[in-house]
Amino acid sequence: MAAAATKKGPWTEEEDARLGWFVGLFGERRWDYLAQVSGLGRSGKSCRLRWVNYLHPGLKHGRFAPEEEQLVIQLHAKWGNRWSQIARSLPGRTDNEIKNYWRTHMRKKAQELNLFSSPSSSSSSSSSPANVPKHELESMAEEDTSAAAAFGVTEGVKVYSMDQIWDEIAASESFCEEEDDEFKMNIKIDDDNFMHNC
DNA sequence: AAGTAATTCAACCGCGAGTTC
DNA sequence: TGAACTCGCGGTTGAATTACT
Repeated sequence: MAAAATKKGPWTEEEDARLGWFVGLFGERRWDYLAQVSGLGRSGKSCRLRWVNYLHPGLKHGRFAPEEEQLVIQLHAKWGNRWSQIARSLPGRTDNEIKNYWRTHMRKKAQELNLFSSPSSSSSSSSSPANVPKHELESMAEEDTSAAAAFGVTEGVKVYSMDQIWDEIAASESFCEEEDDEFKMNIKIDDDNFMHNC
């Protein structure tokens, strides 16, 4: 029994608009149901991801500010790859974004550190950085939580007021809080109306 | 200006935890 | 209480973009 194939790949503007519209109606839950009734042809998972990582109001896009970078370093040193947990401390940033950021920027920095640091000072016995394969360096970079210390960051350093952070989180979470389930179950959506309202 | 390599980032996948019935 | 369903997380991939030769 083949279910209708779910669409994959990049989202179009129309899909984004439609998703936003339906999330406004149903709230951020029941993604499978939302995916079905929206007629997007996407999986609920895909819809959720698109919303959370790209369409959610209040998301920041673009380069990380120095404060954000420092906070990521601090929190990664503290929590490791708990990206969602780290993301909660960075209003407007998603776990996916932070994860990507870490993999690119921090890996690069870690590589630089490995290259600049004296091989003899390393406790790893078998390889100097110059001889380490790229994938090895990457994993080293990923796991090297002590990199934070190398960047001159210590856990005690306060870069971003936590009050500020939580205030912003609270503000963004007040979005879309109230909705009427009965209404939602009975509502009949028609595409013309949707397009009109967009 | 063209070709190639490196980088970035959106999106997918698999799995485990939590929730509902 | 247990099965089914849903959600969220972390890891990974691949297309698009940018930088370099």
